Amino acid sequence: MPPEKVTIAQVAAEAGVSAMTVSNVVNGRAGASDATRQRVLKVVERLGYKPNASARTLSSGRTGLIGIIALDLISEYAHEIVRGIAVELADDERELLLNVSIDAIRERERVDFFSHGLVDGLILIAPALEPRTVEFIQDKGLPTVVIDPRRLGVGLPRVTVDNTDGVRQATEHLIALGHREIGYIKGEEDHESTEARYRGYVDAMRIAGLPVDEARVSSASFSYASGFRVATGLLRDEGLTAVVCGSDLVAIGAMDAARSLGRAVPDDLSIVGFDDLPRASQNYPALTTVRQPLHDMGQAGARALISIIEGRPLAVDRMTLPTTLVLRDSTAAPRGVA
Amino acid sequence: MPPEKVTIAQVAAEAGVSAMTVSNVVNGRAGASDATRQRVLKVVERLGYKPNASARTLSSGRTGLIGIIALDLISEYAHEIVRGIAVELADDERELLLNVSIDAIRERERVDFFSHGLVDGLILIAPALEPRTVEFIQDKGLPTVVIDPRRLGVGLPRVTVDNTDGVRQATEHLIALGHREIGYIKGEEDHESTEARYRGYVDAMRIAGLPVDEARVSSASFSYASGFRVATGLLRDEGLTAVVCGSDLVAIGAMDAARSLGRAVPDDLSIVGFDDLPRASQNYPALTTVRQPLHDMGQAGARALISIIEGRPLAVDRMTLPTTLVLRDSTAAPRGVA
DNA sequence: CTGTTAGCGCCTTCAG
DNA sequence: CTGAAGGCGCTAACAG
Repeated sequence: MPPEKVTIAQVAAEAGVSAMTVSNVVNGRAGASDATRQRVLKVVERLGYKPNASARTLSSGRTGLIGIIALDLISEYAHEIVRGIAVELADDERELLLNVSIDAIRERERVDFFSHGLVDGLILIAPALEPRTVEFIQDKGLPTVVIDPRRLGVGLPRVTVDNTDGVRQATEHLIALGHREIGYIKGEEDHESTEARYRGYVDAMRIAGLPVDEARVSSASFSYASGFRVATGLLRDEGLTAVVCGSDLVAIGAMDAARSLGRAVPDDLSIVGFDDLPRASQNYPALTTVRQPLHDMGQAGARALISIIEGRPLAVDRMTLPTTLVLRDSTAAPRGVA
Repeated sequence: MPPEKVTIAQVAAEAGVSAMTVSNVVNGRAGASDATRQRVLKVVERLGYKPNASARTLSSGRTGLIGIIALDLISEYAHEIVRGIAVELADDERELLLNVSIDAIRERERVDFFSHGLVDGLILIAPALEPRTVEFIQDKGLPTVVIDPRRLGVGLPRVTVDNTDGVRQATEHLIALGHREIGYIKGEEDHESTEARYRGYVDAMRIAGLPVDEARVSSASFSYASGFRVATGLLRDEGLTAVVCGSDLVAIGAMDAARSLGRAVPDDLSIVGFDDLPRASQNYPALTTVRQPLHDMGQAGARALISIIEGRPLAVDRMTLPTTLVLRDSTAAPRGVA
């Protein structure tokens, strides 16, 4: 069977109406009597007519599509955010498109790709956002919302979370358990959130009157392997009874490092993560961590984007969502403390 | 700055040539002197001209886009396959689009979405492929390749792996270690691969002259939680010294179940998975598992799809890739055996 | 409530 | 090697 292409003209001819009427019916607009509507719909059904996406876009100027770009597209982190976006956009008759690229770096190209009539708007998840890219988006006038950007202060509407407060809660939890010798493993250096989280640690230590010892602070990337490596170094300090980590993957890596050094978690060492990925609760032992409301972040971003696309001004263009500490099994009182 | 739209006409005017010439230059076709080419390219650069995707598609009939649909879009499993696809398509000047949907079920709708001029071809990852969907694709004449479909025997080119052989290797490995009391946890029932894998277990047991005891065979879905639950039941049988699982997530769930029942892995119980997701090697203890060549599966599928799109007939339309056993730390000789 | 006219931006003819 | 005319399929805008 040859690829059947059903055009609006065919439907119009069969139904004995004009193409315009078919268009109105198909798009659920006013302007068609019930009788006509029924007749048209019947023909549409019989012929299996669906409007051609390109033609529709070309003439209407809107695509009904939202593009999503994420650095590590298919991480659990991005996954949860994307689900939030999808939920919010579901009733808006919009479809989502993720752009996939082997090369995680070329953010600019990926924005470019989406910007030539493919989508009505863009959501960037944890983007690097070099100034040129921001400028490009602004010049194009492409509706865009940014979720958890590496740099703050970019001139685009953004959604972030209260990183500092989350880590402060985590650190205070350890202090309340009786820990005094608490280390910290930062996430990727080139991230504003990394600094914000670290500030939470410093704040909590200061408030408790505990010293912040630079020798007990290290930097990792956001990966398991990096967490393992960095923790292996940090744990040469046998006085440490707890470590706060800048991400769950780092925490899980650190946990395995501790184990390989013969230190049991949480008995010999308490560990806290950040993110609350699905893996955190499935880990052994289940990870105490700071939850980012990933789903809500996606929803908030999507809602803002729709507003922009529809020309409604944004009440606030900098949304900060709260973080919460989730207690599980990777933290306990240090040895010798009830 | 207002959204600047640069059309081919503007470029043509600025460069003092016809739109046709600009089109030829931009698309790298013959038919433009070097001088003209240079002049045009300079204007293109200065004005930041990029052809409008819809207009181009409407007139040329091709989009340069490949659509990907996966049931659980953002699993590690799909991730690896997608990366393979991306690698293969990179030099073909094609972009990938993933369709995202909150509702994992509506495969048909998602195919529909892509089929109206949005993409040149489709890759389905682990699709359910109900007959209607296959029929629709065939009627449309939409180039499509299927990777690891739930049902075999669909009339579309497909890529699968040798499931039976993988599990046979895994089971033989356990037998070689000295295990005799080996249980099996299947993956999702509604999957041909689930049965194929189970056959590998049965084959290996039979070859070794060991009985297959139905009471030692259970079914889970492909998730961690399901693996945990099912294993908890299966392990009431204290005679079991090893369990083969139909997927890595199930194996990881089973491992935690064993631990919560006070059985150490691998000392009291050996566990083998299937997939070799990134998590398998990061797990504690690292998971012995059967590797699916996910990356190669993606590449093979993409290569086949390009052939179809370009009108070259496929040499084979049923590709089966090999699986290999990866030995790690979750398997060991049973207690009492050197 | 329905039909007509025009054009979205590009590419495929066919001439020159 | 370059230009001019036409149309891809649909929808705005205006008639009737």
